[in-house]
Amino acid sequence: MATILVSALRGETPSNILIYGKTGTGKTASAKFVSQELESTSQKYDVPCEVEYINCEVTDTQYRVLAQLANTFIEKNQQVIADRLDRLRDLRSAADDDPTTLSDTKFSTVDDLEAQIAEFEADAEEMEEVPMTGWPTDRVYSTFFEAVDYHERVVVIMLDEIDKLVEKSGDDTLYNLSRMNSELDRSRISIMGISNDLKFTDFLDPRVKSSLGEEEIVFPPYDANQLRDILQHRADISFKQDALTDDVIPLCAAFAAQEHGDARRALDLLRTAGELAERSQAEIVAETHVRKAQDKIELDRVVEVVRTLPTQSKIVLFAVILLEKNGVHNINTGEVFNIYKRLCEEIDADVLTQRRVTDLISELDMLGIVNAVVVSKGRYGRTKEMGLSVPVEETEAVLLSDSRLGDIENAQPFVQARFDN
DNA sequence: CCTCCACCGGAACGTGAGGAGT
DNA sequence: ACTCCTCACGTTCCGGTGGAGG
Repeated sequence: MATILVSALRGETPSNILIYGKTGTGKTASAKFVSQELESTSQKYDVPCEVEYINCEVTDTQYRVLAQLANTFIEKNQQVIADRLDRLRDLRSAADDDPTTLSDTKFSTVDDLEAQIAEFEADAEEMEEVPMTGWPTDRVYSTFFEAVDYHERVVVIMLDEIDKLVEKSGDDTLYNLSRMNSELDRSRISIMGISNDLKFTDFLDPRVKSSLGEEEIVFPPYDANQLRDILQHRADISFKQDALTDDVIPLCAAFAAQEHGDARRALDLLRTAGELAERSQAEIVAETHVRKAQDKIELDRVVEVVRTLPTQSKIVLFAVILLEKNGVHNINTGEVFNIYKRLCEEIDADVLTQRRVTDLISELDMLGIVNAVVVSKGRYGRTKEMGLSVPVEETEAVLLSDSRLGDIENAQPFVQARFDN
């Protein structure tokens, strides 16, 4: 990355870079580090070079990306102008005292100086911040354009999670940005895209694809050994000596390596294990704490997923839980749908069709909350058989904490009714 | 070997919310 | 304030199907 970006220090345009890699492989961290180095080095050698970081998961439309860029550059320009004005005004007052001071500068007369000051003041006046909404996109675009081109510099735009941007608002933004260079007079722009998805360029316009992917860097997932090194390094800083038993770090590394080498996950695991050990007032962190941490993280994930489920999905899931609690195994769609209908009537919710409910069940399956298999029972039809793949009690508690499902006091009668029928 | 259950899952369409453009 | 467009969520309709039991 650094070898590609150094050309910025020579005032050339660096190639556009695309960085691929799964979550937790250090893409963002590396990119941010390199850009920091780049900016500080450029300051040392007095080469105007700036890096702008944008997280496209947060800023996910063309308008917002452009507006954010435009505004940061406008702000920077105003800073630059303010600095220049300060210096000129100092010069001005010095010239009033002693007109000869001007002879060292490019201004031959006080009038020249004043003209320059007036010009800068006009520039500052002209720069208008882009509002959060309301402008046509092309106006935002040209504002950004002028802001960047206000003085000479090399700009690296870092688009994190670029795949999200393309997914949500198409490749227009990238297309516009990538062809800006041909129209800029003073400045140069280079784009650095960071993507989780290796295949996201498939959806791009071929022109964008080729200009954006001038250089491609792939971050492979960490293997267990590398994870161990990372963990060891952090553990040395954050834990007292001998606070960890020998198998803690290898175990964390192994768990995380199974989850496609996510370093963030590995560090979470180690931290959670430490917290659990602390809470149970253990002297040292042992293997059991890591296993508990693994369970806890998994449970937290499930709780979060279940909590944010749409109401209809929650009702369906609740139906599955009721059946499961009554010792029904190999629950099939028909049973779920019957209970679901009763639940809906009880809490006064819309009743969806069975067709839709099967889709909801499939979604729950994809989320790993239930697991459903299509089986044929010969004469007795063909259906999805499913079972819960998360802890019953905890999940039920999460569901009942929903304001709409909380009304269901004692739901046993629903399942009983099924057997009576 | 055939039948027929009880649902699966694709296709086309309807609807309302929210964003973009004017 | 308006239209147009997209998108998620649902519905209706319906052809498809694995295999127990006749």
